[in-house]
Amino acid sequence: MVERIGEAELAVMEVLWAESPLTAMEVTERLGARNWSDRTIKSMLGRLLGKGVLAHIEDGRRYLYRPVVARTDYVAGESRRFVDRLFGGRAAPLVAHLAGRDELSPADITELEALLKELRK
Amino acid sequence: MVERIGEAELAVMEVLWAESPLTAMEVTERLGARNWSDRTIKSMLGRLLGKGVLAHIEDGRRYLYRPVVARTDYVAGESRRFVDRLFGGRAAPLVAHLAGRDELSPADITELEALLKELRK
DNA sequence: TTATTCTGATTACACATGTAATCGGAGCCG
DNA sequence: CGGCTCCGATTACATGTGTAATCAGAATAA
Repeated sequence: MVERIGEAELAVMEVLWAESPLTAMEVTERLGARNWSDRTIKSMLGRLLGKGVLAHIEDGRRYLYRPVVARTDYVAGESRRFVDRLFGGRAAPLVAHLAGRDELSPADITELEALLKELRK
Repeated sequence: MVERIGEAELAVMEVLWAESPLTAMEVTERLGARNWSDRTIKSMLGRLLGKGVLAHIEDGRRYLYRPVVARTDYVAGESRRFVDRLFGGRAAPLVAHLAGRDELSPADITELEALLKELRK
């Protein structure tokens, strides 16, 4: 079970999932839109290290950070948790719900049909 | 936008979504499996009132609590948030993900196919 | 009427998280 | 050599949440 990751922490992980390894400063740059202090980013990198979802390697007198947990695995865990929490653990009701709320475009529907056909093989 | 609801708070809401209005004691009884103190339940009822997701009416010297927010609406909000957070706001990748992780049983697949066929009409 | 009980309101406290500031050591600047 | 700077480590502080305990007023029981 992958540790929980907060919203802000997730933003940091997304940066590193997109590109790694990076230094703390590089992560800060890539999060420029957030306008977070570099101290803030450093704190989060530290916590994420503590949670074991990041690792760092020395590079001279600074560190390079990289994800230890794959995004896919994290997403899988969160999806499971989410479906358990609100849909009794079953994915079908979730899709039914999204469908019922017009959250699926015709293109989505076509895509899902193709996907399901593939799965049924 | 419906207020956020914590895990424990959600358990209380589920009770009231299933049956309402109820007194604090009745909610506590229905959550017996959790072994929470009645004080704890009371605290959560108070917070949920503060968040505006519950309402109460007087019944003699106690209150009867009932949901103000429909479960469907809450679930819709959380689903949207979830899909935005991890799947770029699109439902199809979520289903693809669940499918790819063997989270869908053959029965689920059949059910979804029927559902999609219905939607396409 | 006084003590007990029930209920809601207020307060408490720990942990996670967002958001930083401060401390301390390693190099760099002059 | 003596500050100044750059970085990670440590510490800080507010808010939200889980999980209660305490307080105060109303009803009830003795």
